[in-house]
Amino acid sequence: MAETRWLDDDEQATWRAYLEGTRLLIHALDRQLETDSGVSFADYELLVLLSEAPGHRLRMRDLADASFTSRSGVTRAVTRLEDAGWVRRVECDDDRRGMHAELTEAGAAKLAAAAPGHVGAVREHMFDHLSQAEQAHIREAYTRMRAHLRP
Amino acid sequence: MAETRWLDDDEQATWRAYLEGTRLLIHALDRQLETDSGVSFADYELLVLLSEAPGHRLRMRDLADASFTSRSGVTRAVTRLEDAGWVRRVECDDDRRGMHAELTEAGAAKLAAAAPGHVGAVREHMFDHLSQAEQAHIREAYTRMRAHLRP
DNA sequence: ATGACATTGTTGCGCGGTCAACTATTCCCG
DNA sequence: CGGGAATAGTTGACCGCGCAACAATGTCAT
Repeated sequence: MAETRWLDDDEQATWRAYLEGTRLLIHALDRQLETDSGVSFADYELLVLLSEAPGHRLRMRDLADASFTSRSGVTRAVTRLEDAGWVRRVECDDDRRGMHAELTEAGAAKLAAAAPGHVGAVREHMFDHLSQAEQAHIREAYTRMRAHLRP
Repeated sequence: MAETRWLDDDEQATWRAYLEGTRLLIHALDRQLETDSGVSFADYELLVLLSEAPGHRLRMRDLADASFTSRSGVTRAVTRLEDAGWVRRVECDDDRRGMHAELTEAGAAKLAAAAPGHVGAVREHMFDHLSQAEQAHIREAYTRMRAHLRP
């Protein structure tokens, strides 16, 4: 068993700042969306994914993959969004097992109403604190990490 | 109402890479700890906080603040860790409302056993993909973000 | 064509988390 | 001092999520 290479002070500081900053950031974004628009961050992201998909619809499995959550999670989330009137289920005609989640007009309107506040919060809490160089480094580093973790 | 400044392409890419990379990273760390040591990432972090505290003990509220979770969450987590034998509750002598959570010897041993694998995973999934410059930029940026979000 | 195997979406179950309410205690100011 | 306000920790109700099991459907080699 190889000797453990512990984190040095700089690495420790990086790790803590990143973890804690991220936790605070996500929490702040969640609260902003919840109080200003009555949507959770998770649900908001599902609406975004649907809005970007061709035909404003996505297979359940694709929605699960794209949102980095489990299929059961998507099933329940879509049920929730369906009850809210923002999404409807549409049967898949080329695969009788399949289901599409499709953004409704109300869902699109909800998203349009919520987006400015959300983007404002993302700027206020993140991008306003990043120099161009920092942003570029973060983009490149996390793109690499993401590729490593999901090849 | 001011015009919304939407994210440009680079900002979009940064935001997505960061969010998705972070999700994958946390998930990977959680799985590593769970399968190799039978501890969740959240519980592991509580043990770390206690191990770093003077006397290996912390007031419940301080533990809640330091772990960025709610007090009820800490109450339940400590109960869980207590049942596992890794933590014990100790009454506070200068504040009869107060409670300390204190790391037991078994808890310290558990932590010592789990730490190398965890640090290895943090290196493998994060620091191994970061240049010195990137690490420094991330440290500075997130330190600033954290300070802004929790003054 | 057919039978083994894979995939899709849903569900029951349990876990872990927050919020609000509660009790006990401490703080603070008149 | 005394009494209202703040604080500490716990608990109950509830919610969202993942895992494993499931039925339904699709895929593919033979």
